[in-house]
Amino acid sequence: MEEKIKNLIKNALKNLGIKGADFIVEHPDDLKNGDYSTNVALIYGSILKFEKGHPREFAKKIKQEMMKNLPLEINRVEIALTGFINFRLSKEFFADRLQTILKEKDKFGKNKKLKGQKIMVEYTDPNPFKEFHIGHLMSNTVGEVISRLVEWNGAEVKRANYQGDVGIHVAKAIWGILQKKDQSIDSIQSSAQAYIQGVTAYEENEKAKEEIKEINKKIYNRSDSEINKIYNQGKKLSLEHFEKIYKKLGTKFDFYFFESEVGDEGKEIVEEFLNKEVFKKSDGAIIFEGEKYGLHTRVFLNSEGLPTYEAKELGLVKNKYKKYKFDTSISVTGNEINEYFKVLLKVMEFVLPNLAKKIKHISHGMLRLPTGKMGSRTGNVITGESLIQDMEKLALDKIKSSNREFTEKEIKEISEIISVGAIKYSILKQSIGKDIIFDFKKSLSFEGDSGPYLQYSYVRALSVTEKSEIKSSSKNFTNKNIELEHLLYRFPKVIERAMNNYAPNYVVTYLIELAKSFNNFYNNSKIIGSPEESYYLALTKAFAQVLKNGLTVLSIKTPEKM
RNA sequence: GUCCCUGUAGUUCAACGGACAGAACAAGAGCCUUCUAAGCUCUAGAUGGAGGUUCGAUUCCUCCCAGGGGCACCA
Repeated sequence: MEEKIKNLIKNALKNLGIKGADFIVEHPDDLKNGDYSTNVALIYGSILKFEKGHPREFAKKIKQEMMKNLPLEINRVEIALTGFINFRLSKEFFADRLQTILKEKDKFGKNKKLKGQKIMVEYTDPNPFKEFHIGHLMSNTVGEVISRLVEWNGAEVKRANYQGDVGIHVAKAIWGILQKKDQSIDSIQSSAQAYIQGVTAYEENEKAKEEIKEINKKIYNRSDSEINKIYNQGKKLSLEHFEKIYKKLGTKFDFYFFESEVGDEGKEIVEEFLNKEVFKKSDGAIIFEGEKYGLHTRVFLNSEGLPTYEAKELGLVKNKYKKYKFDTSISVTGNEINEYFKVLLKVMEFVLPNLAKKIKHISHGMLRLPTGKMGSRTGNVITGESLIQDMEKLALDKIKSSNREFTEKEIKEISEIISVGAIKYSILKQSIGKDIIFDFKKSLSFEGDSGPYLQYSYVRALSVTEKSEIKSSSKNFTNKNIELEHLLYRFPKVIERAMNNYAPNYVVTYLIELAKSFNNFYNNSKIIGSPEESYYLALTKAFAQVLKNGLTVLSIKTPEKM
């Protein structure tokens, strides 16, 4: 449709003897400005300085030309005071799109823009021996939606999770475990506690610091059988724990990468390029001098000869490509590592030039507590699990206070769907790079601009369609102006735009507007029993379908009841 | 100090260089003997400051102010 309008304008310009095509055709923010609008008159009106000089005069000329062969889908063309030309679509067009939605069902909104592309998305990246905190929850939520957006745009997607199973943080945790009487761990909590103990000792106690460094080496070499035993036990415990959380969140990874598996390869790459003007020795460590490129200087191999995060990342990229010949590899991380990632990309241009071009970094903001920075080092963390649990409790109370009857099983399912939905929504509703000041009471709501609002709207729509006795049809459309019609057909465009900008919040904003529009319709028009029942039903079904598809992209589940 | 990011109603967030800057929560006034009130309708309320580019700036540029993050062997 957009193309049709563009061509219409181009032809009109051509007939007026004007070249160039720098104008925009878009959906206006405000529905009262029509379904599509163009700024063509504003641009050319002022540049060409028409006799009267006003964009409106020019707009009238363009309109005259366009009216000569107006497509059937366009009902009216209007010129706004400001000079915008607004197009209003016909009832026939809306009815036709409604039919498409009901026919395509779960596929409505998908496109093939990225067909044939193989894309790997890496996200979540929690570290064994440490807590899965709300930062990981954020990375998981964002990464999963990016994956789904890429899928909806036609690409083949593999999900990857990269986990830090070696490094000084693990050594700290194991040191803490060794201080315990039984020298073993039975839960993820005790492992995290041991880690905090190790962190404190590392900073305050010189002897412990040396011991931890020693343990770190032993973990790398796997030279100490006792440490290996604790290590294996702790790692297994952590990974099983994470897996439970992924299940709840709706993520299924295709590949798991571990730092322990990529370190050697990273080290080899660094050593290979040591004397080729890429890396340099300095104070016993091997570094990359980023200052030449306006970046930071980073250590790749420390003075112990062990690879740091940066070197491991080089090995990781190579490993990823070995497993999956991707066209693009997207890494989703918190924005605190933005600067490091720039250094990495620069280094990759030298050492892995073919892969460097395929790497994309998307960073999201951090979850911050009103009290200050959250850190597992200080123990000042909210775990992903406890957050979900607290939310479930709230959802449970809310369900029980309603008058509806549910079985125990239903209550459990619904409260989980709603609480996870509320959390995800609060992460996705704002633009991706911004920090979230996380306040349990304020950030997570069941009302208004929230996940449960969308879920509730869906359930409501379902409930109506189930009660009707007659068949829905998009044939007998009415002449009444229903806002919902103007929004439903836009969904595919929203998905496309969200993908192009890696902006899940575009989907969120659209869905809220859509649901609001439906709720307004619902409150103002009786659906069942109205003379327009069959068409209203079609509208309601189409709404439920589009909302469900949108929530699916956002990885938010839709309950059948609530 | 330096680099990057962010400053929008009381609060939490929107706004693909365009039309009177949108919501939600909180505040106030209404709507359930009618399809699920986790809902709907109405009222009040905002672009940190100063310049610049543009027909047009919350959006781009410069400076200032405020907050956050990064800046060598953690990730």
